[in-house]
Amino acid sequence: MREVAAEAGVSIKTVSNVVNDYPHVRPEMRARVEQAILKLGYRVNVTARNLRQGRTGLIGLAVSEISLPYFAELADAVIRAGQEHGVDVLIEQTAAVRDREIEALTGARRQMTDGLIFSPLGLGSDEQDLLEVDYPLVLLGERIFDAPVDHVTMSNVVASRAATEHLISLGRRRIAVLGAHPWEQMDTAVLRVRGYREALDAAGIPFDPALIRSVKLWHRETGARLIDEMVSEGVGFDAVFALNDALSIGALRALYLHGMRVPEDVAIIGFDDVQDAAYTTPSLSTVSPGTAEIAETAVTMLMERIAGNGPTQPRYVEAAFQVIPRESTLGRLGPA
Amino acid sequence: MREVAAEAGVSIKTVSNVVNDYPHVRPEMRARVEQAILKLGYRVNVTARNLRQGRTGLIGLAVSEISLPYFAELADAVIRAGQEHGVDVLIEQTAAVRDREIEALTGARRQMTDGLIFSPLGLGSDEQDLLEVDYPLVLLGERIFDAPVDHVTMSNVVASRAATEHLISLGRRRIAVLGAHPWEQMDTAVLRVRGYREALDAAGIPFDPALIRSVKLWHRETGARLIDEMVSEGVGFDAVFALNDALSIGALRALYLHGMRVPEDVAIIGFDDVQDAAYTTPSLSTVSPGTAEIAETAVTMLMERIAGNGPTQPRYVEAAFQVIPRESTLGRLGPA
DNA sequence: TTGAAAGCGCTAACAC
DNA sequence: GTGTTAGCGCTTTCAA
Repeated sequence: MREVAAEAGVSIKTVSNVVNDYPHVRPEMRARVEQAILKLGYRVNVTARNLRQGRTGLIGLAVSEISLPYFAELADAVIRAGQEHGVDVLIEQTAAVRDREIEALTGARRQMTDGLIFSPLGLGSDEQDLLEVDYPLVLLGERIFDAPVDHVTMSNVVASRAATEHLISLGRRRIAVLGAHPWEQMDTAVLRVRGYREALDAAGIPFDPALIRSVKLWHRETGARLIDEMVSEGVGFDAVFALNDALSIGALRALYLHGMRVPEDVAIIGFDDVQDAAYTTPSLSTVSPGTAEIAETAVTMLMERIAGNGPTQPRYVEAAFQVIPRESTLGRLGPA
Repeated sequence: MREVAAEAGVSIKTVSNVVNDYPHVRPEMRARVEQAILKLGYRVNVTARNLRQGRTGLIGLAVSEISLPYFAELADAVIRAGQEHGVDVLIEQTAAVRDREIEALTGARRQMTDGLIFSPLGLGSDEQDLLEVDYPLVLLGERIFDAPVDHVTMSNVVASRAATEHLISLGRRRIAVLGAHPWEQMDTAVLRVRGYREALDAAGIPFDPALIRSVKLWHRETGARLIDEMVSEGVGFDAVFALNDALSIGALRALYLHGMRVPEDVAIIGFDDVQDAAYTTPSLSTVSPGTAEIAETAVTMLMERIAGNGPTQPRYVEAAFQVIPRESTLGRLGPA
């Protein structure tokens, strides 16, 4: 910058002004400086600017695993939203393990970022004090904590009630749930099971605990395993509500291996509307949670907090959802 | 740091020495400083350190789209490998568009990172001069450029020859290829098609250009579209070699919609061994490209370049591959 | 083995 | 409108 100033015959401050688009610079000066910048191939040193401004231009995104399609798609959306706001995104993987989530919340990386978007899965709902951090934070998921933190989520109860109602409207009565967390007091799984029960109650369908299958991690393989268990236990069911699409993809595979036809014998609906859900055989009915909207909202909120002009009160936003019926509940839809 | 020095009654330099594990510090001093650090809750300011050292502790990873399962899994592996080396990973999406790849190569973000791992897809093989950059760079993919840059890839020709031979060994003769790039002089697609032709030639199977289906982007939907095209053109085929798994997942779906049985009527094999490939119906035969090995090698090479202790010559490494036969070529394998 | 002082490249405050 | 100066928090000479 000093060299540029010398080349242009102005002070270092003027160069800074030009680089930062400070309005009160004479066009002539500006032109001269820009010339010099071009000639010398000058580029501002971001690190120095950050040091001076106490900002890094980076925000963190902490999720369990980026290789899970839902989080990959979320990361994509967050990176795009960040771009709009002029920040880059540093992704951290927690594997949904409590200690690694705490590390994400308190570790050295928090110093490299101006704020964090965090999807907590391993933290207990009694550990809210961990969320009282001294940097801007936005949580993804239901307000399971009492901590005064911004939350962005979707209407889990209403959405899963709608998904269950879709199955009921098709005449299904024995609807299994995959991925429940009965050991949790409050989390996404709990809320989605609540929506399921509401739908059952409204339709006058008796609740059978044997149909509620629990597993902590919502992966393809655990979805398959839960189906295997039900089959070997001899639990009868004519529909499956998987609490996310990875579970439902695993379930689909297991049902096929057990010779059960989808949807003739068993209808199945998932949650998340990952891209793969449209390409399974049969294609997967699911709930679209408005991932892009969630990402944009979260980034916008975080940027407001970073700029220091958010409201005093923590905010709570629910993105719109949509039930997407496909072949796994409706049957063969014919050539695309 | 100044406060810590004051608290411990030592100079700021001693604090720095302690923080950086400089060996020649008297245990007594060290203890006193550590006490003060604990008491004051001090943490080094990474930005300041970076400014001083000219390092950022960040490496870039530029891929087309993180929401494509292969790149999501690659990113996962690179983040893990980076962790081993004490660096974080900044992911950039180029959408395989030339201008965005150039932006990734030359943009402002290159200033926030110490080096870049880059998977070029949009750049022409005649634009090697763009790769003559002044920072550490490792390319993912074949050495399609003459630029003196480290490359990490897999044995595309040999691997796709092996995949094709697998189909041939099953008695298939009319093997379609999905995702060719006939307009390219040299890229991954060209190499994989070369392996295909080698296998055909070795088996004495005539080459039919009508079976080579071209599409730039290897997505699920383009895979489906290519199958649709072949069917509507009346091109007969008894096997499909999709140049990646996304294409093969799309193809699988399209074949189903056209009422063609897999593998009875059409066997199909993909490339990448993404996690989903094991969960489709039927499960997808594919080629495992050693993604973890590629990621680790690339990060290690990059870190060597950053440290300035790599060889003068550019390196070229090929990861080991493995053909993974599943139901889409072998037929129903029975319950897991 | 430790301390003092300079300076990484930039922006903010203030003076001109 | 533009220049001067101080200093962000750290590491790195160099001297003690």
